[in-house]
Amino acid sequence: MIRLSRLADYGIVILTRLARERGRPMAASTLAADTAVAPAMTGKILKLLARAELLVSQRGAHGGYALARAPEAITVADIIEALDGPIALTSCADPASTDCGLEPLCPARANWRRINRAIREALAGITLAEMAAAVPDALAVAPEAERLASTGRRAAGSPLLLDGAR
Amino acid sequence: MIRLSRLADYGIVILTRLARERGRPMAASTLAADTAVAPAMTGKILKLLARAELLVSQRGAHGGYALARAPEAITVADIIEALDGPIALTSCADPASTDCGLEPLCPARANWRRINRAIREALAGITLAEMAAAVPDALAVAPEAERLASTGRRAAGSPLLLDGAR
DNA sequence: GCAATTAGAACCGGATCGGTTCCATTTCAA
DNA sequence: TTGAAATGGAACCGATCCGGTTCTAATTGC
Repeated sequence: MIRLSRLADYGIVILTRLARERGRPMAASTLAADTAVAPAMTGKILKLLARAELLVSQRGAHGGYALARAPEAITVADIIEALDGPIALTSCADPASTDCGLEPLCPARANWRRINRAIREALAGITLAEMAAAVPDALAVAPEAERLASTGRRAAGSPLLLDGAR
Repeated sequence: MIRLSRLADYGIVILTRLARERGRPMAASTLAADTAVAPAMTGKILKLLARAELLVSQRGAHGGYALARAPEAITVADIIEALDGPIALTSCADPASTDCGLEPLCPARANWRRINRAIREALAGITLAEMAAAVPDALAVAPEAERLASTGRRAAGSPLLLDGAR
C-alpha cells in the first residue's frame, strides 16, 4: 500500500477548513478545535505549510494563519510536497541523489520518471477548492467535528478525514 | 515522500531479469546472484509474486520460477499490488474499511477516489516489457550486478535499482 | 532415499513517523 | 513597560512498520 502520511492527511483537513475563510486568518488553536486535529499537531502542520508558503502567518497576539493563495491555486500535490517532501516513488528519480551505484547506467530511470510524473500530475490535478467545494454547507467540517467529538464515536486524536491504512 | 517499498523495488528488478528469459524458469538462487538481491529476500519476493500469479513455480529439484504471462501483460501496478497490497493513498477509498467515523458523510471520498484512480492508472500504464526493454544488451542486469558486487562500490544488501528515500 | 528446491510462517532489530514538549521570538494592549 | 497571546523552530520519545533472516515442511528429480 502506497500510503499518504498523516501529516498530509491532517494538512488537507486543516487547509480545507481554512479555505472556507477566504483569506481571513485563523489562530492555530481555533483550527485545531474546528478540525479535531490535536493542537500540537495542528501547530506543527501549520508551521510547515507556512514555511512552504502555502500559508501566510501573523505572529504575536491576535496572530494566525491564512491561505497565501486562492484555494483554486493550491493543489493536493502542493500540500503533500509541503508536508512530506517531493512526490516521487523513488529517490532514484531525484537528480540530487547520487549514491545509487548504477546511477549513470540505470536503465529504469526513464521509466520511473514517467511514473513519477504521472503520479505528480494526478495529484496536481485536484485543487484545494475542489476538495473544499465537496462539503455541503449543512455538513461543514466544524459542526461535524464537534458532533463526533461529543458523541465519542471517534477516538481522540484519530484522523478526522481518513483513518490509518489497512 | 510517497515511497515505494523495497519489496516492490526489488520485485521489479527481479521480474525485469526474468523477463529476459521469455518464459524459461530460473531458480531463486540464480536470480539472486544475477540481480544482487539478497537470496533470502529474493525467495520471499518470488513466493509473493507466485502467490499473486504473476509467476508460476516449479517445486522440487531443478525447480524454479517463470513469468506466468508475457512481459507485455504485466504492469507495474500488478507488481506493486502483488507485493505491497492495493494501490491507494488512503484506506478511506477502500470499500472494505468501515472504521472511519465520517464514513457516510465524508465529503472527500469522491476526490480521493479520483486521485487514487489516477495514480493506479499511471502505474498500470507501464508494462514489465517496457521496463525490461530499456536495458541495452551490453548493459544487461546480470553482468552489471556482478561487476558492482566485485568492485564493492555498493554495500552488500543495498538495493540494486534504487537507494533508500531521502 | 537423498539432494535440491519451493512454501510458509515466525521472528527480530532498526528506521521511520506520529505526536509531544520546550523555549525563543514577535506583537498587541493594558 | 510589562505581560499575555500567538507563531517559529528544534529536540525528543515511544510505537509501529518494514526490511531482512531463519527455520521447518512439502515437493520433485535422480
